[in-house]
Amino acid sequence: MTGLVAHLDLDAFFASVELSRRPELKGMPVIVAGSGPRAVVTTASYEARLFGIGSAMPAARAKRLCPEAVVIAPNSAAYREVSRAVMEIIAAHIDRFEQLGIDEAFLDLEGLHSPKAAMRRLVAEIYEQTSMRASIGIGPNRLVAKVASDAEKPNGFVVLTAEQARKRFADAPVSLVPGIGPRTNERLGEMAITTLAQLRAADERSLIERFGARQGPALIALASFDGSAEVVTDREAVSESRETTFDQDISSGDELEGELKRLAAELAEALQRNNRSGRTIRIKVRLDDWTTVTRAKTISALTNDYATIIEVATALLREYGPQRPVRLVGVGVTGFTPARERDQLELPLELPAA
DNA sequence: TCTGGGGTCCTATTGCCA
DNA sequence: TCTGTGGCAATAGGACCC
Repeated sequence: MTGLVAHLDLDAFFASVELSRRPELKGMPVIVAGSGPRAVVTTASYEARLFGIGSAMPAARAKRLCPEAVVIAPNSAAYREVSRAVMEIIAAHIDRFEQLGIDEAFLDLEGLHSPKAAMRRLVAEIYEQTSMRASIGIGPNRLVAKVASDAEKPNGFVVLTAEQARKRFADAPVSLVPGIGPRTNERLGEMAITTLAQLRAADERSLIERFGARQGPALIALASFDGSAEVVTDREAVSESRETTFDQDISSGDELEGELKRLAAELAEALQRNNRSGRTIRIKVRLDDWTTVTRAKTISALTNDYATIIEVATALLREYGPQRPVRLVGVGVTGFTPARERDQLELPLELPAA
């Protein structure tokens, strides 16, 4: 039952790709961010992080913290290309791995003769071939591996047992572990639980009372670095969507529907290109006060057709009828593989009779 | 000082149906 | 026929991740 998992994380990925394309920027604070008034930082180079700049920070604030920072607009095609190259290198070394997002992966190290040496070789080859630095964490499960890869980045290489992780991060804030975000952090704080050691020792009944029968015990498991070692290969997407935040909030219904059309066209095109279709069409509207509303409708047949998507999406938007200025509108399709059909697909293939 | 875009997963609620 | 119950699908919201 005991597994061995590595988590590989590319360091400051977007910024690193930009630096590899423009070596003259090496050593300078670089941030990758859009240009609009509401743009946020997607990645900051480590030089920029010294100024207190981090991901998800409004770009305007980042510029104020470090006026001399070089701001580069995101170039997602380039990031996808480098990501693909890195994943190919991983695939050449490791049979079973699971890509998460664009810049990280879990690797199943079970049964490897010399897992640490194998990971050293892997990061060396990734650097040689793509000039991307990667941080590696190795542990008995995904949780330990993930926290370990984060512990000494950039260019980190950390191997921990669950017990070592518990000791090392005993006094760390609960938000260190993935799965405890700002909201849970705050609610735990209200119970005077701020460190992982405190969370691990917390009274389970109080946590259940506060967080429910599932999440309560799950929080203690997180703080105990207790988790799954399963690496899921061949993950299939379950939804695809497009959304925009307006530079200025919009009140006109016509303008809103115009943007919805543009997004739906882009979405339909992408769905068709990826050969995906779904039964549930969903819209998302964020108002000026940041309340977010979603509306969805499930239709009888799978679709990736523009006319169908925009018809349903427009009807949902009109039905909702936002009563305040709108800052974001989005449209998505989910339900790619209905349970019934998936069950059928999972049946063993029947070979034609010989 | 206000908070992007693209996702995944979980939970609660509701309505339908056997 | 009435009432209860359990399962399931659809829906809405929200937390979280990179």
